[in-house]
Amino acid sequence: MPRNWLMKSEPGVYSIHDLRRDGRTGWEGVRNYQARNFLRDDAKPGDRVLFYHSNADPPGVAGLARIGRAGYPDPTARDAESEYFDPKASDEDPRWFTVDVEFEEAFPAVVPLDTLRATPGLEKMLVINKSRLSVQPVTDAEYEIVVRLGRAGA
DNA sequence: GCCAACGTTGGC
DNA sequence: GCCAACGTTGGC
Repeated sequence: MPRNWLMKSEPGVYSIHDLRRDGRTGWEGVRNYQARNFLRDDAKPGDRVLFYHSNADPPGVAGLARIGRAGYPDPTARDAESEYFDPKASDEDPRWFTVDVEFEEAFPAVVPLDTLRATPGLEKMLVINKSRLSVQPVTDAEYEIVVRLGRAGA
């Protein structure tokens, strides 16, 4: 049974439209342990992803993606040229993990965070309460509600 | 640009 | 292991 995730990106850095162009991307640069654990241990190919635009106007869910490759060591952690370089990462202990994400669809309009907050059934979404977690699980019911809102252009 | 929330680091 | 200082996230 595929899981559902909400994954955040700043659209100025990497947006749903960049993912549509690229088709697939490595979700690099996650440097939070809780989010790292989800990527390393739980995200599997075929899992469904709500692509969330953070630090945006408005912030909200911009489209859909899926996990294309399960967790593997994040190469940027070992790359001294990368802004995500971590001197504590090593071959023996990669410390940080990434997944590959594939484009699914872009909504006609972003479903704003305000709308998520105001929609019955989404009260417990982590994005509303634990807003700083950049990779977070989403229930099937929540996922379906958000997809309906997104396809309706809400 | 501000700042609240919160995660991480490091001294003890 | 505690906790103060510090850094980052992300909404506004």
